Amino acid sequence: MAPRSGAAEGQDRVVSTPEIRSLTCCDPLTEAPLTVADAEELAHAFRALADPVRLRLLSLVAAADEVCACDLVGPLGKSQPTVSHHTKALSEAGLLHGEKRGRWVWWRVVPERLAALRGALG
Amino acid sequence: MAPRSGAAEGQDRVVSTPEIRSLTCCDPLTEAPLTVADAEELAHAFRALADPVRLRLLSLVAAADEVCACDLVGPLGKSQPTVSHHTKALSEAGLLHGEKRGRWVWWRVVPERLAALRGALG
DNA sequence: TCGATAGATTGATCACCATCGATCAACTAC
DNA sequence: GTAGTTGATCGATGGTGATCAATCTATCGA
Repeated sequence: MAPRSGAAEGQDRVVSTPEIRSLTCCDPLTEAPLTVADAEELAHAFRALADPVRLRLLSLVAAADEVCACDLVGPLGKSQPTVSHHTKALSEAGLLHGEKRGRWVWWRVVPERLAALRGALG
Repeated sequence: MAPRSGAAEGQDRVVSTPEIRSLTCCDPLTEAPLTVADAEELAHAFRALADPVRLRLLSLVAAADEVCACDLVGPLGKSQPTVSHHTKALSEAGLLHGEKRGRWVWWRVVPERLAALRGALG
């Protein structure tokens, strides 16, 4: 099932959305009232964290540093299309970053994005 | 519109849900894979932050330390039932704490809860 | 007691999203 | 080439939530 990590058979290719939004968004919401634009940007990010399956997916990837997508379906207990749907959501929120190597996609967390959300909480 | 803060005409009464869940939940998701229960608990909290109106409401209260509910309808540009719906959601998530004094309800943020969510993000 | 106000609740509506089966595109191995 | 595998996409479905008008309860002033 799980190929070895780090193997690069083909040319590497980034598959996560480049994300137009800035990685670090918004001053701490405890300091000054958020603008409507900042609130929508932040809400989009937190919506990605508002699902238990996505939170477990994120922690699985974070704990293992790098995880093949093929190794997520089993532990999460969800169908392959559902897992693909969630990786896409986390990637579009800037929280995950995927790289396709040969047949497999490898996922990593984006620690700067997590830090930015921590910062927005105060 | 806005009565003075701190005035205590009647007997104070807590209106926010006592919250059965613990205020501080879950180890950092970057350290070990979340359990299903912890993931659901965390997702519930982040769902409360996944709405731009609630984020602006939260930052309005945080910036002013204490805010009368009657002073939220105007700045948020939403109807009174909608604002009440959002304060209830934030209160049930443990992020806001309300106190009824006479005719008015005064809202405060719960900084420990914000800190707990920061901690869960790493 | 009566009228006015603050805020919660109800009911209805509309939009979004989590989920999965089926399918498609890309890649590997034979 | 063909067959098998990986992962994304499509279409359908069921559930959840954001919103507001109407209503209800509690409180205050006259």
